[in-house]
Amino acid sequence: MSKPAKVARPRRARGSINPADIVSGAFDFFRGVPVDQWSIPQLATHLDVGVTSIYWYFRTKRELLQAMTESAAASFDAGMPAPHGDGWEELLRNFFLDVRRLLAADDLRCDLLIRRVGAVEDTGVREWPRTQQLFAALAEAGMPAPLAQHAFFTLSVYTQGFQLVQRTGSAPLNPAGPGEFEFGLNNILRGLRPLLPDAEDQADSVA
Amino acid sequence: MSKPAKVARPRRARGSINPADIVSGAFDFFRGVPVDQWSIPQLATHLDVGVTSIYWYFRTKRELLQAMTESAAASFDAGMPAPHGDGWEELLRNFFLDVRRLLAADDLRCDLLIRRVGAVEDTGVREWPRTQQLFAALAEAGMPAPLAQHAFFTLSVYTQGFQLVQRTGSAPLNPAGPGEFEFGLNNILRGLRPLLPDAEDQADSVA
DNA sequence: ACCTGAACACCGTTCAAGT
DNA sequence: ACCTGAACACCGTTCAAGT
Repeated sequence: MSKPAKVARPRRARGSINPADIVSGAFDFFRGVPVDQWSIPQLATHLDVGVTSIYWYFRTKRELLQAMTESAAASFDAGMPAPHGDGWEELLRNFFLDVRRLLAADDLRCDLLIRRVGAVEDTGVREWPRTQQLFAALAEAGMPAPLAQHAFFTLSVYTQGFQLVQRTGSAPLNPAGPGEFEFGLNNILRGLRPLLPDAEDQADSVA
Repeated sequence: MSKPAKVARPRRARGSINPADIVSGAFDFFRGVPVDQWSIPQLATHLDVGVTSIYWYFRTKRELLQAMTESAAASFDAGMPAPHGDGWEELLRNFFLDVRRLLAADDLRCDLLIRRVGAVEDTGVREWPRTQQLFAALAEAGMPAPLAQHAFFTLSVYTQGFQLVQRTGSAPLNPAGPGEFEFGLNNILRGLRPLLPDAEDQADSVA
């Protein structure tokens, strides 16, 4: 007993590990750990597989991070409810309250989707599946398509920025109090009102 | 000549390297390189110093990144002009057009200040030196202090979010066309108008 | 006090081989 | 076809020593 025996881990059966297991194990193991400390050998130990098995499915660390980002996007999309609310304003408010709730619920998801840790330039524009439905509902509520696109872009930029600031603590003022997100959301919606076609009585307040 | 002579680099004089040189050399050398490829030994070679010399001034890689972030913040602050414009609306518009211009001008600065590559949680809230002057000017223009704080927070979140999306390409729609930033900026300002004390004729349009 | 190369533990990735 | 430990080049950091 003077030398602890170095027991070789028994060899795993073929098919006992797969990309989905590796990605989900990575979420589990890397959660809360700064991205520069994510280690493939340590992940392999956590998963109880040889390092090389991970490299069989993901040829580089970057490929694994890419798969994690796609997984985070899929779970984000799965969590997004269909557009709901009466009129363009409620539709947009509810949509981005949902977006924010999903981003706030998971820091790791936020890091992968918003801060894009471990990837720039290559993933590019990502589609939000619920977007088509939202635009259809907005059109039905009387919002012209170009305005809907501007509004959507502005609100998504605001929401992502808010979550980023909350995540990194890089706010230029004291941290946002409760209701701060809603203030900005409502303010953007208020700014959109005079741009709607049926807002004639407020048209003169537009610069 | 069958064996290329490994000429030892001549020893540098004391005081020939300092933290400022290291940080500025790091900006030079790391620009355009993904953060996960930043290497201290390679930086040392670039600076023509021994690796250990860098570690004399920065005890860890993190400390060097922290110093780079502070340097980026200082150059950001130095580039920010004093608040300018007539009335609260122009003051805010000009301020955040300036912020955006400075962030857009330098991807590395944007990564350090907005995406916070290589640091979370520890740096915390950063002050923007021009902010005090802006708030003074807004007060003089008749904007109540609490409203000014909300407006500032909303606009800074929007501006950072816009720049982040531009940087990472994670926009949920086609990339923003020219004037897209201004649309959102003007929209937020438009939404603020009815909240000003002298906006009685529009008060009923506030929810 | 500051500068240095060699050394150490570890990481990403590949090799060469098991089954 | 998939799983494996050992090996390789490199990284962050420290050691022990020069001046």
